[in-house]
Amino acid sequence: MSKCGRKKYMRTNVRHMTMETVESQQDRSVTHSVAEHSSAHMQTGQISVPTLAQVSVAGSGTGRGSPAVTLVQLPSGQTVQVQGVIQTPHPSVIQSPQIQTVQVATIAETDDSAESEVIDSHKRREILSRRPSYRKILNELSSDVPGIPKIEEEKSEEEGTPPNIATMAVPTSIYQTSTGQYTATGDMPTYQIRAPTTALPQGVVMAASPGSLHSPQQLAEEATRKRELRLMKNREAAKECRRRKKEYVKCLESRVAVLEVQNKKLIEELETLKDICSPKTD
DNA sequence: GACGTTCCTCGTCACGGAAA
DNA sequence: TTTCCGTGACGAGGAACGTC
Repeated sequence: MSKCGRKKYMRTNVRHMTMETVESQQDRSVTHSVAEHSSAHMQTGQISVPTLAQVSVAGSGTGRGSPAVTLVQLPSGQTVQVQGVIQTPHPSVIQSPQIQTVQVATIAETDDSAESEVIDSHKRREILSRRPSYRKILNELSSDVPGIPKIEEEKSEEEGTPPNIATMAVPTSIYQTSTGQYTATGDMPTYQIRAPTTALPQGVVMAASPGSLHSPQQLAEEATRKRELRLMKNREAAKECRRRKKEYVKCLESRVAVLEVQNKKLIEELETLKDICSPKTD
């Protein structure tokens, strides 16, 4: 059944280190790639801007749903209000909650080295643990931006496996949950999962209540059964989590694409304004 | 074909937060 | 307080690829 039926050693000792290093590295890499992606274009814009005109975005126009108003300062000192091409600016990817978390973590890391060594690991874990789930992040984004689909509670049909039915061996005993049917069939007991375990309500009713168990053997069986159930649920949860993560990454990538288009349009708009405002040489 | 490397997927564990 | 859920981390296995 499991190809990883091993015990994890020294996990707790290593964890504090890996939590803050690997995770922040991962997050940084995401941030980095996204930021890099758009900053490349931003820089091309910034290079051309200072020589000719100062561009600033008016504070009143940056709110969601209201058109962005760009103040372009002309060489003559004259300021022109320009309504941007992008009517409803999308919230930046960099503003998403998990990025803020990374920023905090980064600050903590780049602080005074001696001080950072004595930073309480609990506090750092706290900082990192504030990272919301992918579902929350994406749903927040989707509430801001209509184009972004929400992550469904139920597993989507994209996986092609019609009803989510899995069959696998499980310790002997018959029990049934609200979403999964378990059947014991002698040597090869199987169960069927008809819905993702995320849909399982908390406190799933077990067939044999602990109070009815007396002998150590029964207790051991119950413990084994609970463990198998937990493993099965966690397995499904991990799958679901990975699916959401993929969806989240896809969402970020699509937003990068959108922002790149926006950036390109803004650069073109700026070029047009430059052409309009630049003094004729002939 | 053998091998090494890289990348991806999966199951499991550990942990924190939310819910009961 | 206990239980459950969501997710990062870890290691194993396998596929894909390049090199010899």
